[in-house]
Amino acid sequence: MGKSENIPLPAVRRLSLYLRQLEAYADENHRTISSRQLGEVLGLSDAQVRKDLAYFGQFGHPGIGYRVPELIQRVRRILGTDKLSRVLLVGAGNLGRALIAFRGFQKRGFELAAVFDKDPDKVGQMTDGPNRLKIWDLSEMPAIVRKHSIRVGILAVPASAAQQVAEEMVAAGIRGILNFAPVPLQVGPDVSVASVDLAIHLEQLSFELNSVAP
Amino acid sequence: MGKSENIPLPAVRRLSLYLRQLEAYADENHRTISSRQLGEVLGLSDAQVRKDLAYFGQFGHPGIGYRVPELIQRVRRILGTDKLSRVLLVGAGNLGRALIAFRGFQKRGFELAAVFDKDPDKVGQMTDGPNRLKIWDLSEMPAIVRKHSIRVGILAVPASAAQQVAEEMVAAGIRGILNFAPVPLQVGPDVSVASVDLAIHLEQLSFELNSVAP
DNA sequence: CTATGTGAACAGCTTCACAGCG
DNA sequence: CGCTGTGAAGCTGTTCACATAG
Repeated sequence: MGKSENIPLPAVRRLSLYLRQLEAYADENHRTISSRQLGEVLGLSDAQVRKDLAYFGQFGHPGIGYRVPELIQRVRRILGTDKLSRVLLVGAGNLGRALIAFRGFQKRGFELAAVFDKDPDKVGQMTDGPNRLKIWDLSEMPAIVRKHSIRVGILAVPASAAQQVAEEMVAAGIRGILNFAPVPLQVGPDVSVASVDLAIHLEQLSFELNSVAP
Repeated sequence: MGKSENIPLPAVRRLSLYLRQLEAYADENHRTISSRQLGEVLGLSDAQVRKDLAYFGQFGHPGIGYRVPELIQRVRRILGTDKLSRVLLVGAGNLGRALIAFRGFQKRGFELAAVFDKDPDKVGQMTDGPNRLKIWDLSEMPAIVRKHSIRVGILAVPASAAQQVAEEMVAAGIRGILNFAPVPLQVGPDVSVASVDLAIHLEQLSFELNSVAP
């Protein structure tokens, strides 16, 4: 593929929201859904929903709406999550261990396949919880990435180590990084980065509250 | 305050990034920084940085750039994080406990002041780690919110409970919710919600990788 | 009659380019 | 000179409104 020019980035982000909501409707055995219904629960206009979906193809049925299972399949295909993909995690600290225990990844097409840490005390240990995994040393990363064809990695190390670890991930063959460290990663143009900074979201809430009623 | 009309939302989001970066520069004892330097490390144009900051006031010094400590003060003021503000957490599961242990909040002006859970086995326990807090029953929330003047809460409960707990938070007086549950919260117009869905960020990376090289 | 898909109009955001200040 | 602040231009994304299909 490679025709993703022209598609607004916000539309791609909303696509994930649509999928999540569609899966919720599927769990409740809804057969079809209209752009209006889907938009309403997500706080979007019906036109927005239709336009977004139309960027990716003609999925709807005039007079009917969108068939839920069909649209789920199509959207998963577009996002590349129609087949389970393996992901690695670097950093077995508090956040890392919470991520290992998080069952939401599996449900959405991602399998945590390997965990790495720098700390020699942690290396060789098994993680606890239901999803038990051995913690590997960073030096093992290139071999494991190749062996399991892993393309995406989650970075959950302290800010001070993040840039260096990110470089090691890229060198090991990782092409997409989900970054939880509160620093901007400098990577080449062939690597994608998505960053989550927990404090920043609180700041945004703080700003919104201050803008309305001090 | 209330003049935040006219300011693009993306500019507000970047303001947090600027602050984070400015604090990093302050730690390295930089006195001043230009819009070009700041933009470069964040992957933005110099014009973007200047325009964004100018939405909020005239902070720069022509020929010099921005004085780092001064700009930090001003931006904190704008975001409402110049004074420590108390935040509560609902949900002492894996993610919740990782958030309690996370030291990044304090550094950025937020103090985790109270933890709540529904599970009677957890209620009354102390959380472990350095930041020990008692876990309260949800029924205590209104009193504690009032006592500590808490306005923002972090929601880290399972998806199935999220909407109901959110309503209890709002009823208790919470005006801003940082939502980690993968469901869209339906709240009144006087409540702000920021959502973080870990799986969605992985999906976006998956899409980007599939769009460039299958 | 219901609901999609879509060009056209509109709104919002970003970039440009330069006047003006230290 | 170097660098900010800012109108104006340019571009991207959203909403409107309607032709079209079931």
